[in-house]
Amino acid sequence: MGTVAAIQFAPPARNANIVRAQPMLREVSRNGIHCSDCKQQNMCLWHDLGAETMREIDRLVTTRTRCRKGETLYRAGSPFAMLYAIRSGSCKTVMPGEDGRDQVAGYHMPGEIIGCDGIGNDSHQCHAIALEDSEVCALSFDRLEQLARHHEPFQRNLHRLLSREIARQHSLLLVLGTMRADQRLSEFLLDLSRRYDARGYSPSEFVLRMTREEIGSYLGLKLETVSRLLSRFQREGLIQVQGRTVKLLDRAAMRELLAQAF
Amino acid sequence: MGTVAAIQFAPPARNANIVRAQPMLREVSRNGIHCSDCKQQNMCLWHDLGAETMREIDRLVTTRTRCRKGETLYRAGSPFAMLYAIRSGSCKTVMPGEDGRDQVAGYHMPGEIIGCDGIGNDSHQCHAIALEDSEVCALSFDRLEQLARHHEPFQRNLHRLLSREIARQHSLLLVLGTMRADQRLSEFLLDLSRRYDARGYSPSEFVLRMTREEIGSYLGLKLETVSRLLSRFQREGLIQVQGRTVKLLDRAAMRELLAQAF
DNA sequence: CGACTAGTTGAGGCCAGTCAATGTTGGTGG
DNA sequence: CCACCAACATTGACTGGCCTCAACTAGTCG
Repeated sequence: MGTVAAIQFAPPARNANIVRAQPMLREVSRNGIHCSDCKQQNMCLWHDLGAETMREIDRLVTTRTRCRKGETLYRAGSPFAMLYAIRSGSCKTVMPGEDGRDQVAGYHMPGEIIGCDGIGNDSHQCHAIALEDSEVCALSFDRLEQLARHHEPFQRNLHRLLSREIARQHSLLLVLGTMRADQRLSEFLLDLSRRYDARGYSPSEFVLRMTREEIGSYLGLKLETVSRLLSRFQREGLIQVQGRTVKLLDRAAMRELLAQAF
Repeated sequence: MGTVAAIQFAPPARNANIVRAQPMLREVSRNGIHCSDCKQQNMCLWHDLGAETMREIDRLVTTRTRCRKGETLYRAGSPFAMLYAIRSGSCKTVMPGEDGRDQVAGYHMPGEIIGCDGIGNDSHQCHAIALEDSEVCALSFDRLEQLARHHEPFQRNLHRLLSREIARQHSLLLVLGTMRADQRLSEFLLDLSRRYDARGYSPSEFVLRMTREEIGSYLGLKLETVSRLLSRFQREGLIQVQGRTVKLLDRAAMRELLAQAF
């Protein structure tokens, strides 16, 4: 991760989520997310680039906007021109279906880059909506392409970004296509845990930024089912829930749950 | 679509599927798939490129292989180096889950390009397996990237290809996350219909290249459910099934089915 | 012809959805 | 500060769609 201010992701805000107990171990993450942590994620667009390139990237960031909870970053159907890097906060992407059959397609955290689905038809396919007050950097895709033509490692990073989005969705398809409700929810919580962990937050205790209904939409379940399962997980000692605060008490058992046959 | 032999896709084989009744109308498609037909598809990697570029692309196609039904094109975990353009035949991609929880992630027809999920981690995430005897062109991804650096329109096409794969999966997620079994199957058949249509085959009568179990895997259903629904659709006059041959008798009604609330 | 795979159909069970009542939380204004 | 409201969440009773298990049929290939 470079040192150019525009690209650094905001350090975890004190109140934004539950910060890991031992801050010493994670001090490096405070200045910007450690790229070595995020092999599975999309944040490595700037991975392994020289300082000169980073300066060029700096110029790419045309606008850095704040957006309030509930605000729309972009809408399905709106013309595509930018990718958006989340600097702080979080957002959801929502795939609109006919007659209100909408579905949450993803939850996105600082360091992740969204909007890739719009390249194909020059218009966005999803809505992107902030789940909390957030900061977002808009990156001109034309200029990203221009940079990619001149800078081979960056080109590779850009392709990785797109490819990992494909891979992420493959995994999600597997979840929706083959797992029971409890397995889906367990997978979801473990996924959040990993991603918070990679950002220097506690992997075992965090605040859900979305409603039960939104979780359900993402997992192909109804909100009542999500609620019931959270209660059941608590009864079984797997987690502890208090509103949107979740503590994962037995991640090993949660992982075991996933291994069960259908 | 250019005229370079290596890139031309094979004309519909007489016995491969049911050819449209009026061949005259579709004669253009015989020499290579018409790019204007395939806005929704991934086959436009060569769209709108000059003859010179096409010659360069010709050199990219390092191997053109035949592969027999059931043969593996690439395996999950195997090192990534190539994208594969299907020239004739068809194949499935299979996402392997823990303990045999595999799922079909996609069915792929002539003109489509697969393997994009491997870029992100330099290793394939899925298996690709031929559903029938097929011809496949392997494209060195390094050289595609090289070409993309020198040729802006091609770069854009490459990015579109990747983005459309993301968009395709978004749609599939919507299907798996929000639709009933009958709606999923109807959507599946209509999707095949559209894609056969774009290739100059009949949109209303075609041969399924996959088993009921594979259809079920793709749609998150069990093979018995698929079988029962095909029977029901036939009873209701929506389709006519005979083994793997399907006739869509009332596509309007099938589309209406999708509009129903959950 | 037998072995095997693919497909169909039926009976019954269970998981998750539906409907409905109630509880909790957080923001707003008096 | 509290009352109020709306949005969010929990829980229960019931329903139904899809899965499971199982028997049987139809092709296919050696």
